[in-house]
Amino acid sequence: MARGRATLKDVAERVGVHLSTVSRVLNAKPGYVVSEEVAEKIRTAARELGYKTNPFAYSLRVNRSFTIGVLIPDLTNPVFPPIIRGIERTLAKKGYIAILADSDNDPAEEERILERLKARQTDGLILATAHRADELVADCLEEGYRVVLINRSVEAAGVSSITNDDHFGIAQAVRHLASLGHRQIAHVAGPQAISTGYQRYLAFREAMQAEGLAVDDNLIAFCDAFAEKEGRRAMAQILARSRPLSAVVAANDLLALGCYDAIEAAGRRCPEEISVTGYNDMPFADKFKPPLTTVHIPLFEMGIEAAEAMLALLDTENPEPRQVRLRPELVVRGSTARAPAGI
Amino acid sequence: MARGRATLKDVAERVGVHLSTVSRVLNAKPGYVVSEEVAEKIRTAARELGYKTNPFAYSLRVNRSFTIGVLIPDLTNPVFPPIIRGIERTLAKKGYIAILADSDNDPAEEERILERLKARQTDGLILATAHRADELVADCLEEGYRVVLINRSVEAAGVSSITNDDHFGIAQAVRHLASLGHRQIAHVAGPQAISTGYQRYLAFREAMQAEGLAVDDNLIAFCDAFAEKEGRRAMAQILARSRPLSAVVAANDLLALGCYDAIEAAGRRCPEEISVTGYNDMPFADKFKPPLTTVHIPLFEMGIEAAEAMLALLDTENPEPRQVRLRPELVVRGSTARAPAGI
DNA sequence: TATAGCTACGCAAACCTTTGCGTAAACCCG
DNA sequence: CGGGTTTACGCAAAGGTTTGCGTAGCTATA
Repeated sequence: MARGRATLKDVAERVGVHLSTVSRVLNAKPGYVVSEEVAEKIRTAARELGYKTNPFAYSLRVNRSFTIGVLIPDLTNPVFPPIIRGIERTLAKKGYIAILADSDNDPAEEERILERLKARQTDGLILATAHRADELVADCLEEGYRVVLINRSVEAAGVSSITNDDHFGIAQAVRHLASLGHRQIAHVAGPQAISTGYQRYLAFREAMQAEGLAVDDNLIAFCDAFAEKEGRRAMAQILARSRPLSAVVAANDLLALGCYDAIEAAGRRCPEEISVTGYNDMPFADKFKPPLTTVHIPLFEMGIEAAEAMLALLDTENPEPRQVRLRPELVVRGSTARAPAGI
Repeated sequence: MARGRATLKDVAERVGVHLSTVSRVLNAKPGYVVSEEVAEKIRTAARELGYKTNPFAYSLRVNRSFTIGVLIPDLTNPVFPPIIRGIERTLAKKGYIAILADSDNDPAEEERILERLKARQTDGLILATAHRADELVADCLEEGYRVVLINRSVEAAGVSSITNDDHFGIAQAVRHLASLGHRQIAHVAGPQAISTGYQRYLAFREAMQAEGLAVDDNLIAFCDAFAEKEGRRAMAQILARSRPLSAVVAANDLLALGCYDAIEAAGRRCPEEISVTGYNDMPFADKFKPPLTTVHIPLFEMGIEAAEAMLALLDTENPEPRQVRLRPELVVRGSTARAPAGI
């Protein structure tokens, strides 16, 4: 509420000057001078009256909201909270705030949310929802919005993005499994319409070859979403094909969790019979049963980077897209073990 | 950006009427009539020009931001994302948006954030950070802000709050343990400055008596925060006292996770030697090692209720505080087992 | 002593909307 | 046909800020 907040006019009247003078004193722009005597009077009056600049009037005047829309595909995925925290913190340092929205992986909802955010005159958009060929992103760019993509990227160039090196990460996972003696390695792939799902799939094939291992398409299944349920379905599908396998690399942690379920449901054991790797190192990954071997990516830092990229975009008139790719790192836990003999 | 958006004036000029007429047509208030002919022309012109009402000017005029501040103590606690999702969804239906802020359990930061939110003229505040005697909350109320508390409540009356029945929930947990033959039950209590921590502690004592069990103060330890680390510390402390015990009820899931660690570090086993219960049924509680027996509370629904309570407050001039207490439910999983014999 | 140049501040427009009030024209009724 | 009511719309203020421009008084220079 804060009804009846003091305005520039109020403090101007109190001091006996014009409100424009008050404005300039309080904003202290170069090129405009006012006697220190008057300035001091104005400052104390402002303090006494508890003057706070009215954000509506200010925004109306400068045509900026100092608000950034943050669009997340699934807030309940523990990967995102650290990212969001990073975003929010660094945005706050510059006087910006984050408006959070969660599309729940629904493209239609996503579009509605974007409409709302645009209607609100957000100064920029941080999107974690991008598809590889995302028209929504293209539209935003075309309309002149500042956009930075996080985690996922789009194929079209010219967008700022903060991602991790999927190829490097997957290669580490595969190498780890190979070094444990695994030769029949399955892949529970993410949605191919999303950059991470696609790149990790490509990376899996490459890494297998690099290790001199054959990739068997029967040991690959694709998921429609990065969700536990899909991971379970895909893993069950692979298991049902009755090919020998001793390990599976899942395209992310949620899928890996689904793999756990499917493996247990099939009466197999992880890691004794089947090793599992995830991706993201989401919070609590170390608490699972078994603790998940996964590829760690610096979530909090990604949030910071995204916010900084956004602030950079906001600063300049003709924004240069900035692409940051962070290095992931394998963290070995209990879901991977030596390949069982005789497989 | 959206530079050069069409304004009321633009569409007025296009049609050849005054902009006030356009405003009334587009807003369609009763008590003001305009011929259907003109109205139709205005509507199509508005559509063609892509008119969207300027939120800054609108807010300035009506002195409302249609923005609700949501303050969370720890975003990385998986309890909150479902709550936030519930809040955001139901707020969106009425044209409100949520500004999310995360205090990271830091009271000073909390104060800073509240300052920022107030400066932004948020129409209301949903707080998940309340302490039992919270001056910040009292201040907000006094300043006329609409406030609804979620999860935690304050001792002072007159605040809207959405909570769960801590006594009922804890009683269920204790009864469950008692029915499994446990008699020496420990309690890893939450911060006593927070309603949930305090009430669950009280509830624990009551429930023990109700089951005819003695409560041994040596089997109780207090945590300074609802964090895994604290849970580990507290549980280790209890274990170090070398009293016989076969179960522990933790004041929330994160603390329970800490108990897991301490139990393992002490070379004991859960649930074979020591049963553990949590509280909240946070996402992935069923994936832990072992799957956590805990008290489920309807997180998503709490978010919805909180948002609805806020919308109700916003509607009326003299807001009647609404207090909702949701019923929790024990969900039994793998972290509780029959008490070992001979203890 | 003019003139130019500062200094220190005021004036008013602009941003865009909502809304109370005013006012023509059209209508109704007796 | 004259008076009053209704219909349909315009006018302008108000909300609070920023900012280009104007200006009165003073000082320094020629």
